[in-house]
Amino acid sequence: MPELPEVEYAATVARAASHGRTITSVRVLHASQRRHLPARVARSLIGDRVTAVDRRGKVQRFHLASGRRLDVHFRMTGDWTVAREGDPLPRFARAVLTMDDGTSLVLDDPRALSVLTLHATGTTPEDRLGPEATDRAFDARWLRQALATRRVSIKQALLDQRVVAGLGNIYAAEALWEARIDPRTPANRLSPKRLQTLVRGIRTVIRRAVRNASRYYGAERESPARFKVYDREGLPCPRCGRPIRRITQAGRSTYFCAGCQKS
DNA sequence: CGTATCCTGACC
DNA sequence: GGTCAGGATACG
Repeated sequence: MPELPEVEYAATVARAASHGRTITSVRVLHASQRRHLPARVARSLIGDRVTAVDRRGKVQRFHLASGRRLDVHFRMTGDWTVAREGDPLPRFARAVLTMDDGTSLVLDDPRALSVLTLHATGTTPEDRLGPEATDRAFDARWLRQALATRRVSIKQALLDQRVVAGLGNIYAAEALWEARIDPRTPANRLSPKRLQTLVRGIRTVIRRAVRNASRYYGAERESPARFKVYDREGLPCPRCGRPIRRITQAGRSTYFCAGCQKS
């Protein structure tokens, strides 16, 4: 599920389960996660206390009393399950962080592509991330300079986390639809005015999705809102009625309306 | 720049 | 049995 809105909500789940608590056990169940967080490193988390949990882009960050930081990136299919003592683990449990009150934060990830990394005190690497989509620093002026030298399509550029942090395949497509911009447009060929529209489009879809995520996350039913273009190939554009098209850009699906999204 | 790669499941 | 999947990086 994870793009910025889903990760934002996941971070609140993680915070509720771990903030102020001391870690009493860490289990890394899948070799894929063990590569990034070897058993001996995982063990070193025991006895450390979680002082804060926040999010930057799609990364959830557990700040620890020791000064270290545990970063969790869900990639494609990661999610948290909160388990009480004695609860059975979910089918795709990949890692388990147990707190001193007996509650466990379980990384539930069918594809096992999630990445856990522990950064030692003082060695936390610079985030190679652009501004948050909801940050004031993310504006048309920033976009203009960030895209000035990029000849890739605007859709591809928006997936680059250095341009804007947290935007993924779904909301990049949705934002371009909001802004009426053809996803194939070269990134450096958008006028300042259209960049301004794009900034607004990104903020709109992210805000809407954050609200949606907190309301429906974990519910059995899918959000009723759904998407305007994503995963709607052949269905009518909600704005102009022309059928939504699907193309491939940089190996990933892009959905858009050729009727009302212009280059 | 495109493509492969990490994994596993769902779906045709 | 092949294709695709909401991410990111490494490689040619």
